[in-house]
Amino acid sequence: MPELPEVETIRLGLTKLIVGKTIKSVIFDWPKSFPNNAKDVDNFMIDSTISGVRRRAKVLIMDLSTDYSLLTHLKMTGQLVYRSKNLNFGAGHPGASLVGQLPDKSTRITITFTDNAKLYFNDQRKFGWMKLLPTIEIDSIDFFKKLGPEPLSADFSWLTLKHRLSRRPNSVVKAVLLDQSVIAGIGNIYADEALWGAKIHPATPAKLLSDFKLKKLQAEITYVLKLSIEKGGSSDRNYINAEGKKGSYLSFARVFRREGLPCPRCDHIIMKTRVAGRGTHYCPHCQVLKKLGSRI
DNA sequence: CACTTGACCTGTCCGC
DNA sequence: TGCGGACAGGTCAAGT
Repeated sequence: MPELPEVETIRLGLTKLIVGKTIKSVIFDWPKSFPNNAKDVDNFMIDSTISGVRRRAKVLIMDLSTDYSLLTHLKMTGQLVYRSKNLNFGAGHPGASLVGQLPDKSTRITITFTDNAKLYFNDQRKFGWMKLLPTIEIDSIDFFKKLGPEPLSADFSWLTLKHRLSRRPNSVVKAVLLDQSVIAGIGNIYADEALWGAKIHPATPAKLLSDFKLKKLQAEITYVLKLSIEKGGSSDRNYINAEGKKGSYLSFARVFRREGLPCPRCDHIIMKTRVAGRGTHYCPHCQVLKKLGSRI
């Protein structure tokens, strides 16, 4: 599920909803979703106040007043949904969000605040996780140490992109964009969207990209990520924001999930294939695969 | 070493 | 209606 824009949308929502709230209790029962034990929770979560909500790559970081932080990776189907004390309407109610009454069968963790508002971590496929660890240690855990730069940071230029892609010159460009150690935060949706925007075939070896194409690609990465944040992210299946609402980016998508439809640029039919082990959407007319020995 | 493929899970959709 | 298989937005470990 969530890539950079979806996690950022949740971050923006949670910043308004839970910063300043104090945790009263935590319920969790699936160790892979939350490996910490009850003692950690008692010592570092209960009675702590949420001091801020940050994001790095696709990970959401809730900082606590105990100098511990609660990290969340939503992987494919994770959701973080907030409910105030009086807003837990079931489906069908005028105030209902897209998930009904919570908790439900995919709820892995429930955090209750002192005002009886709740934050639910739902995750159908159980790939996602929450972890509690000292704030000061975040940057030294393996996952964070390996991460590449944030594509929306002010100093992420096309030269940065060129430099990062040169770490995996022989891989196809889509695989490299999905590699979080090269660039942090891009996933399957925005890789396809940015490659379409730059008119690059997803299976092009990274080293064949000209400086002209790299400039285009960097501009397109920035464009699709920013546009998606503006639209509240992409709701392909499971994604909802902290208030339980869908994002609308997919109504603006040019190729993702549009196989069989005309390319908005040239009217040729958009194809879906498999590149780097992932479902991949592209226009065979304006994203032409160049062979080794040529530069595009 | 660089790169690709399967595994982790559950749910849904599609063809027979 | 039931059943098997493919597929789903991410990341590792284990392969080649």
